[in-house]
Amino acid sequence: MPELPEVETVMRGLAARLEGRVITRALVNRPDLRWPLPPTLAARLTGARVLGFRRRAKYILMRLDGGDSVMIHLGMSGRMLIGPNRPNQDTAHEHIVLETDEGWRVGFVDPRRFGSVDLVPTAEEDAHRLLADLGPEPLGEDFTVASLTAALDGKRTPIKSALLDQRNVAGLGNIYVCEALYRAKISPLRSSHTIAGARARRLVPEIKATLAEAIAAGGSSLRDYVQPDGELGYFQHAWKVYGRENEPCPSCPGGAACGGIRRITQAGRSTFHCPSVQR
DNA sequence: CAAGAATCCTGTCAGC
DNA sequence: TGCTGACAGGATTCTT
Repeated sequence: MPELPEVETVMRGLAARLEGRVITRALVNRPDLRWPLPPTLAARLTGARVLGFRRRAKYILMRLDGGDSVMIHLGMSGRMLIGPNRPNQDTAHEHIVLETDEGWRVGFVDPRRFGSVDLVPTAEEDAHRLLADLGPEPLGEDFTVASLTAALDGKRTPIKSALLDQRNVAGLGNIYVCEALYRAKISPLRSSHTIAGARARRLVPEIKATLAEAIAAGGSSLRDYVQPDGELGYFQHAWKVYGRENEPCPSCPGGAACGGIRRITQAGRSTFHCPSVQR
């Protein structure tokens, strides 16, 4: 379930427990996830000290001493389990396990295996093929009305699809695109190039606010970002439209005026929207 | 080049 | 209950 806010929260949780620690043991339980895992991964992790973390789009970068970074993507079903160092009850999909010098254990669980893990020289993180073509960070100062307008210039693809394209803006997923478009009162069907102007001036702040609020909710709803069962970084959200097909639109008084929230399919993904509010 | 479809994989849930 | 099909928060690769 990870989009940018979840990835950010997971990263902060990992940082709280791993930063400055030495990885005393590393298990890599299969040769591949989405792509082959580096054959040297377990050896490279074992004995390494964790220097720090950062996030780029939905990727977590864990910096090790010795000059390498571990690049982690959670895919659709990736999760991190963190807890005292004892065996996990459900190990069927626990593909990677780390143990630290403080006696903690971190497991990467990913049933669908759409996630990925790779090694990259720290100095060349952003040149990695998976990062090289990413657009600006939506919460960064590089993501502006001007940058979004330029990215969408001349594009006739629906704005919903354009916002999911990581080259235009990096880190948005299906949920937050639906929510941000709703908050900005923009139809997901609208042609991208028509977003320029007033609509872009509404959309950019709503994207930033939607993400920032979700990150804040994640940080505040979890102690140390770890739930009692060891699950790291996920939290309940109050979506206004996502997953609310046929429910009343919160912005339409009485709900009856617009007939409720609709679900449509765009480029194979579900879009939730209110046709009355979003134009 | 742009846009949509197919694809990787497993789990869950609704409906019969 | 058991079966079936739809669907899932991603992103690359393949077609058109």
